[in-house]
Amino acid sequence: MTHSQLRPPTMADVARQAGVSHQTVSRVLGDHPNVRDETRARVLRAIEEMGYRRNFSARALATRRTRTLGVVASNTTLYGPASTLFALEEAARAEGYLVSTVSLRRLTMETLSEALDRLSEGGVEGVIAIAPQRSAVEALAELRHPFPVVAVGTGSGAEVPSVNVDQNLGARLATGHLLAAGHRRVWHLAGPEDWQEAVDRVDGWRATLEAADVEPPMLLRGDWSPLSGYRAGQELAGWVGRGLTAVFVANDQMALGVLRALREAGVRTPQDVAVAGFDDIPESEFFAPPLTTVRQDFATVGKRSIALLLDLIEGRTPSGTSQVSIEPQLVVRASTFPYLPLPGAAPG
Amino acid sequence: MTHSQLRPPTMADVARQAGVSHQTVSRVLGDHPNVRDETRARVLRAIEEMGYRRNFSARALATRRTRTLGVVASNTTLYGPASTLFALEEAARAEGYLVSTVSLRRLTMETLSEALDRLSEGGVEGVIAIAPQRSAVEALAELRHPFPVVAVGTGSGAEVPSVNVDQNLGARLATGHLLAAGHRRVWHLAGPEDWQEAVDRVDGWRATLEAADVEPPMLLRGDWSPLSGYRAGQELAGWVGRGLTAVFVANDQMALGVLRALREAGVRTPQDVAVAGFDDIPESEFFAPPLTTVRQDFATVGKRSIALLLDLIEGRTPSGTSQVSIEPQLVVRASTFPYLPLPGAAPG
DNA sequence: GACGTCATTGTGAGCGCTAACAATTCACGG
DNA sequence: CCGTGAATTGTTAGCGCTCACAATGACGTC
Repeated sequence: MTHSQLRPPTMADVARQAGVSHQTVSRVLGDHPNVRDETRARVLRAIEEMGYRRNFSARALATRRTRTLGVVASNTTLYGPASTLFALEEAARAEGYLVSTVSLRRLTMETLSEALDRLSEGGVEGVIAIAPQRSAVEALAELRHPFPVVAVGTGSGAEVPSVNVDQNLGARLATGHLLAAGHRRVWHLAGPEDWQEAVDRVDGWRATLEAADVEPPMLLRGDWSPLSGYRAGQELAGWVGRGLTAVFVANDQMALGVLRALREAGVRTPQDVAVAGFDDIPESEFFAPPLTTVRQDFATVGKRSIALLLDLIEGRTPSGTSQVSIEPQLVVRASTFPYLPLPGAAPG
Repeated sequence: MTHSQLRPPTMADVARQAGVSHQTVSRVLGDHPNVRDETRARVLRAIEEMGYRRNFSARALATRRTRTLGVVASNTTLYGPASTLFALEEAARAEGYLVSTVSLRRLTMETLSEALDRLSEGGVEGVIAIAPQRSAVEALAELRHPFPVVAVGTGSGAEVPSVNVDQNLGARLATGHLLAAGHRRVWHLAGPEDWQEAVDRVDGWRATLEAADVEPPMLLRGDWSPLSGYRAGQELAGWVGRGLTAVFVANDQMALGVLRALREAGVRTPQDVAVAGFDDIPESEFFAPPLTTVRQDFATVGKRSIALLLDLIEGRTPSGTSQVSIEPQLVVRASTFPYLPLPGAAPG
């Protein structure tokens, strides 16, 4: 056992043991310059001996700072949110902040409000809300909170400071790539209407087609899951031979379902139908066939979000004005091109 | 703007406004029974009007409780850790606790120690360490910390209280399933030696073969990534026709790589070689072919871990003794069986 | 040798809350 | 009409830290 049941030592205890005042102990801990080396050493020894650790709550009360940020997220087992969460925590840690997370199953006005309350009671100095559902954005703007909030994935229209990957651009990259490869039309399997990212991807897809003077074909909807992609894929298979040669799917998981459905229907990818996805999850390179997709730089999203939130906390930036946009990147693989095997190599 | 720059109101401010003492305000907030209804209403109105929120630090200082738990994890973008994290946070929230997470890139004695220090300075009352690497377990046992720690995924041998899915059983289920399907031998692509889960899965695989009087074939190693599975799959393809008909792969991501390599080598799954995985990631049902795998119940892992940690914090359980084990479950799909399409359905 | 200056250390007053106890009020029976 | 106990409210003392300021001592200067 390494933790004892006794009341932990206080700064005053350490001070007594070292023969100094509590304030000197505080100075040593705070790296204050004006402490004699000999004194500092004595204090450090006492700290070590007694296993002293500064009390977080007392410190926070006196300084009025908790150095803790909150994050509200949903669907955190998916690659995108999980990656964003990771990047946020890492960026916050680099700035000396701790992160408290609330992971919601569903993001609604009510759950969001509860989450913010909870984080507020937890003493956070600011919150990042990963809120891709459009309903959540409005909630954010209306809700009262005693700290700044930065939204991620809400799209850039809001009155709330936000950080976003340019989804429209991503969709244009994918759609444009398919057109450039010689496909006359590109179909689209979209995400739920309620998601801003889904809307932006539809817009980018449609804009690209219209710019090329192509009439957008029927729009299909899924719910991001592989199963919904599978179902849509079954429908798409029915259009092969009737003008369907290319599909832009709004995320990689649905694209996986589409690939399976096409395969089962005897449709070859990419020879009969080319498929592109969105997200570049780690698995997509190994799909059958490897998937062309759009990569989002979640690490940058995390860093920029934390930077913006800290600016807001320190009062360096007027809130409401700041919108950060990040460029995605097209990753071309076999699902839209003749087959390319990986360079072979001996097993590690 | 919903947050003001002014110093937020204190309990005393509210008390003054409501014409009561600060203690009465505290009673109202704490749902103390002995407050007259009329008084309570007056206080609540004042709270509402002033937008008052209890100060977390002051409360924590006075009660000596932060109601915050810490979690240390690594590889949090993978399905397993992400799911565990989600379950942990949800379970903690249900108990009225907030969760502070530290996500490490690599889990070593040093990074783990830093993470615990950080959480300690953050005032957590206890920590869950998702520490599947064996090196981390030793570190945990040695490190000093002023709060209880529960390990997850370390295997049940340790002196640290821990919660684990029975990996050995999972491996026996998968291997046994392949033997029962008529395969004479089952090969194994293992995870890194440094991971306890990888070790347990190897042991379960080997034990099953030996119990059936089969000599275990050569063991292959990967690093959990699809790419390492791909490389191993290329090697495995060379053994087709020389006794290889079934492979148990230590996780689904590597299995995905194996499937691709076999496909590229012209080896059919499951007709020529059956493949089983481990984890049941959401994608695995849509692999080519859909993957037989072992499902771990992360939600239960989360709940049991939090319950154990809270027991330790409240002093209800002697630490060091508690080992919780959770049973995994075999999920049979087409990769080890004749092809089974999903029931078709109209797109949603 | 008195005095100013700087480095070093100590003192006292909160930070905003809860817990323990004290005080007051009220209802009701004798 | 007073005593008694329960219900209700107030008072006081910390929780363990940091901040502002005061005090001390060493050192150099004129």
